[in-house]
Amino acid sequence: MPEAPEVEVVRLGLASGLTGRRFAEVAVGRDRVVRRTSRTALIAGLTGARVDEVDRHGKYLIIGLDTGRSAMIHLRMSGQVLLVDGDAGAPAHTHVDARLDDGRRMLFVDPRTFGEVVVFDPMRVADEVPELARLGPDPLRDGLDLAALRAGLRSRRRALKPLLLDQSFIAGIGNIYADEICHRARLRPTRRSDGLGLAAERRLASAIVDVLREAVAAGGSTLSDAQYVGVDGRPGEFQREHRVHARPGARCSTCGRGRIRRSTVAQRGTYHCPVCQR
DNA sequence: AAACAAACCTGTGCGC
DNA sequence: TGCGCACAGGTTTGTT
Repeated sequence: MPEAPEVEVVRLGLASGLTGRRFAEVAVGRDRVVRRTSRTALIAGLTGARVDEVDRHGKYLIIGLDTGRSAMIHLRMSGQVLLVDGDAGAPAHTHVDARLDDGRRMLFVDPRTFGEVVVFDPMRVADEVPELARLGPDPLRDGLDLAALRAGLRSRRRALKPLLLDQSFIAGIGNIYADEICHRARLRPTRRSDGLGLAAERRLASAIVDVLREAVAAGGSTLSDAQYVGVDGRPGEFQREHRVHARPGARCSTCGRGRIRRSTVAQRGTYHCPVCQR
C-alpha cells in the first residue's frame, strides 16, 4: 500500500513528466473519486492549467498549478497515478484521464475507489482539505528533529505503533513501515511511547529516517497484491528488504534467534520479533 | 486523551 | 473446479 516512500517515487515521476506541461483535456469516469467537490470542479480546475511543481506531504501529492490553485491526489490503498502515451489503452478502474499538451496522459486508477483527486485553493487549505493542514512533519522532506520527537513521544502516551501511524504525529508512515521501523529500532510495537529513554528514542529517530530513505531508494514496496506501481507501471523492490512485515515465522535477521510473530495492534496486522524487540 | 469499532470498496486467496 | 467469505488497508467518524 502506498505510504510516503511509494508516494515519493510517484512524485519524482510526476515532477519529471508533468512540470511545465498543461492539462489539455480532462475526463472523469467515476464521481466517487471527486466526491469532495464535483466532476465539473475537477475538470474546470485542471483544464488549461500548467503544472509549476509537484510536491508531497506524507501520503498526499500536491500538484501546484499556475492558476494559483493546487491539485491534491491521495492514493489511499489501491490508487495509482500513471503517465502513458496518448494512444495507450486505459486500464480497468481508470477514473481520471487527463491529456497533457505534449500528447501524453496522466491517469488516476483505483479499483477500491478510496483514493481521491481534488483541486483546492492553498490559501484556504484548512477549510478545503483540513486533513492536509493537520499533518505532522514529513521525515523525508523535513528531516526529523530529535528534541521534537522526544517531546512528542513523551506527551502523547500511546502505544508506539499507533502513534507512528498517526499522521498528525509524523506524516507518511503506514502499516508496512511502522512495522519495519519498530523492528529496526528494536522496539515492541505495543511499547508505550512515554518513558522510552534517550537511547531508544535515538534509535527510533534513526530508524524512521533510514527505513523511509532506503525504501525510496529501492523504488518503494510492492506487496503480492501488486497495488503499488510507479508512474511508469513498474513495481518497487523494497519488499525484498522487509525484515518483518508479512513474514510470519521467518527467523529474525537482527538477533537470529526469534521467529517473526503476527499479531493485531490498533486493528492492523502487525509483525515483530518477540526476542529482540522490547 | 486514547482506545476501539465501523464504514468506505473490491480483488485476492483461502477453505471446503 | 467452483463457491463463499474473510481479509487487506488509509482515513474519518462515532462511541466508550
